[in-house]
Amino acid sequence: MEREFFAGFIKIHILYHAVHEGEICGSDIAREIATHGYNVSPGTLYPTLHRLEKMGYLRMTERVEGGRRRKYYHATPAGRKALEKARVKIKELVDEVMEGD
Amino acid sequence: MEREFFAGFIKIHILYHAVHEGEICGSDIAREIATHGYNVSPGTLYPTLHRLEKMGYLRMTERVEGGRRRKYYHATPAGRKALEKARVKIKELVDEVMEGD
DNA sequence: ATCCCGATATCGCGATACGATATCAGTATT
DNA sequence: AATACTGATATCGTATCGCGATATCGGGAT
Repeated sequence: MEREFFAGFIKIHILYHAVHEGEICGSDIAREIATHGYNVSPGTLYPTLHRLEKMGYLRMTERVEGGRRRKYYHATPAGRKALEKARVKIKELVDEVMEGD
Repeated sequence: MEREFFAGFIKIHILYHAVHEGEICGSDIAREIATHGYNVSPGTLYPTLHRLEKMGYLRMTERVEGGRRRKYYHATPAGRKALEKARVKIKELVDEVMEGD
């Protein structure tokens, strides 16, 4: 099975949402990404959240919202810094590859 | 060891160069990418070229240039189409994640 | 208690990244 | 024509990752 060209971009997407929305849970991200025409497998999403947390980029707080147990993630300072760094790098790449758009 | 956030973007980079430069060999790509502050491991580059060829996106022609045996890759129509599709997708993602740049 | 349901977690496996290492083929040197 | 040199390409080993499928978990309703 062939993997999407932009697989792995999900990490940045998640980081972005955690920084931008203040806090966000897995299903929120799944919904958000789905509205953009993608779909993230839970088998990708949740391990990625855990990884980002373990890296020290996200911190988790559990809470019950709308009758559901949810795990909200917010970005740490290290997470914000990592996002900035990633954005710079991506911009460089995009500026080259997207030439003419 | 932690993988780069934008690993896997290399495929698009390679496709882009194959389309844009007409034809390109592995070491050219390595050099090109290096000038942009990245470095691609040959253990990533060559298997990726082979994969793209197997996918039908690149075609290879062997030639001796400057006293060196080189394998030049050029994009097939399918390769061009794949690049376009990838660019659209990436643009969508970037427009969202890069908000405010 | 039991069922329902959405959120989260895990499993299994193929795909991928990538440093390290090897191979391969022209060229120059002898 | 054998050898050494050099840059290009290939492969190996291993950790990481993606992801569909499947399981679990917990709050609320019946």
